[in-house]
Amino acid sequence: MSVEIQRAKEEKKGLPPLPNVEVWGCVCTRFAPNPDFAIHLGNARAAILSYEYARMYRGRFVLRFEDTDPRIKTPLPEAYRLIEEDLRWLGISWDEEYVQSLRMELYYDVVKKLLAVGGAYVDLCPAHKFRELRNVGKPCPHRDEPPETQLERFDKMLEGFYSEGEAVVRVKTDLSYPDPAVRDWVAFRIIDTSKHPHPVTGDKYIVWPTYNFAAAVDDHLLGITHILRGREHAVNTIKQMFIYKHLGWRYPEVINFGRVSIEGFILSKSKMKELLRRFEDKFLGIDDPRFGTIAALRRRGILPETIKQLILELGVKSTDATVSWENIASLNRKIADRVCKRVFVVEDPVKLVIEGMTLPHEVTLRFHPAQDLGTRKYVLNRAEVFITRSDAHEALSKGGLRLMEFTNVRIVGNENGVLRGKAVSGGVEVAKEHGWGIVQWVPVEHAVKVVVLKAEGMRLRRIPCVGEAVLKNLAGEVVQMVRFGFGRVDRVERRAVRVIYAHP
RNA sequence: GCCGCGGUAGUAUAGCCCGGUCAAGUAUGCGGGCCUCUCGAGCCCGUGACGCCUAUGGGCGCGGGAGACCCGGGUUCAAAUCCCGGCCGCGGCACCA
Repeated sequence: MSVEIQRAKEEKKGLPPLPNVEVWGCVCTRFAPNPDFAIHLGNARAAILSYEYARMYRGRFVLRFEDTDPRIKTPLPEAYRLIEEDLRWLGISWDEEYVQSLRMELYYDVVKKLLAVGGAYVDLCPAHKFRELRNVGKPCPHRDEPPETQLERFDKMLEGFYSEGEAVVRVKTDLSYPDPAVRDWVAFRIIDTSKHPHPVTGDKYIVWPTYNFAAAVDDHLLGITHILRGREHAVNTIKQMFIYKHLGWRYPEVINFGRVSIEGFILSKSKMKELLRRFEDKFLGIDDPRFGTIAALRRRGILPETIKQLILELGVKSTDATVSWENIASLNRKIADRVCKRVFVVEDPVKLVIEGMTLPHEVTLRFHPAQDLGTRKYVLNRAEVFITRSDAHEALSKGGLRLMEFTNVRIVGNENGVLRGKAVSGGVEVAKEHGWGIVQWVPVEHAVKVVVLKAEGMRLRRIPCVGEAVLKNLAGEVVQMVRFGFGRVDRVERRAVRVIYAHP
């Protein structure tokens, strides 16, 4: 279904055109995550927008892992695959893939060029001393030493002559620039990888480019024409432009968009890491339903089309956006309602024994009333079903009810919490005439324990339920639990099924 | 503290760059109806930003006046849109990405 609808929506919304496409000839965009954690909705915004623009202009789209900090934002070995998986799930494919920690020699080449043309220098001042000078707009004594000295010192850095903190490479900028952060920023620093090994390259390198250097160089080397990234990168653009100026490169077009957050969700990577570290047993992992990671949204039954649609609606605005869960839920519901199987799950179950039914009785239920999603069949040797307590109460006062897609039942008794009923012939019309409720039900013989996990703010509530046996065959599927809500079958065990609740 | 961005309905946002088409769009929410076996789903209709009147259910905004997109001022025939000031909120200011 969604392809046509999606396309129609996109066309209607229409991403605004990219600036200066003519001067670049073709469009090339990139998504450049740090593989230190799974990606969240904010990252997905950059990924989806970049990918969509590349597609829109029939250009290239590049995936680049920015893993040049083995010490503070240490890459997570499994994150590389995790991110690829998330992107694929979102329907994103990429033409090229790069890992920065595998491109170190390239960065060394460029910085040597930069040192040779006097666009950078090796700074041997302690950090605090440099900061003092910088804050008053003064150059450090190493700034004006000749290129030969700089190159020599850089080689010494590579050889391990200096230890952490003793030497950095700085890019020459404008020392009078109003924002001190821009003044002669650090391009390379020494990281002792014998103490902080890099998951990809181990202790092979000790001189590491900073984000600003590696990203700036790669954007040029890979022919990136349009950069779409978060507003928090605004100063980085200014910093990076100095390299381009020194080397005579043309800086790509930049579009900064605002932050996205989801009301009531945790989106900060550091916060998620912290929570996982401190309360490991209280969380279900990187994709815990209280987190705003793509993996978490997937795990709780949000469909990729929903996320894509949401991001395209948000567009490229520079203002921050807080999307409400209600909004995501309604978007998701519209799509899921059409494509997901419907099953019966009963909360707070009450037994109902039906008399006057020929046994064994075979009942076939469709997974969807309008789409052909198949059926499931149950053979009843005992006419006993579970229904929800609140439905039982209502049936008691109205005298009967209809078991959806099965039979009408007149209530004849209520003993020790077990309802007794009599099967009444006829279809839905009969039930409607009586004003009886049409309810979901689960045959007692074919019931499995279902635990529904519902994220409520910071709490994760366990709702014990019973469900149809067929749930055991639906592992990983997003389902509609009729008159209960949408969710995804998270785990199937011999005696119980776990469902993560998405939304009503 | 220093740079930068923003403040539109209950909520989330569109529009602002290029002033009139905005008595302000969309989604959600809310109200009602329909319903193909979900009345906690779906579909349809209505309801929203200001003012006035009201028998409080709702009604009226045709011409003129007033009012209407944080507040106050200004420019203009005309401002949600441009300018100035204020208040509030957010982001950046790492040998992080």
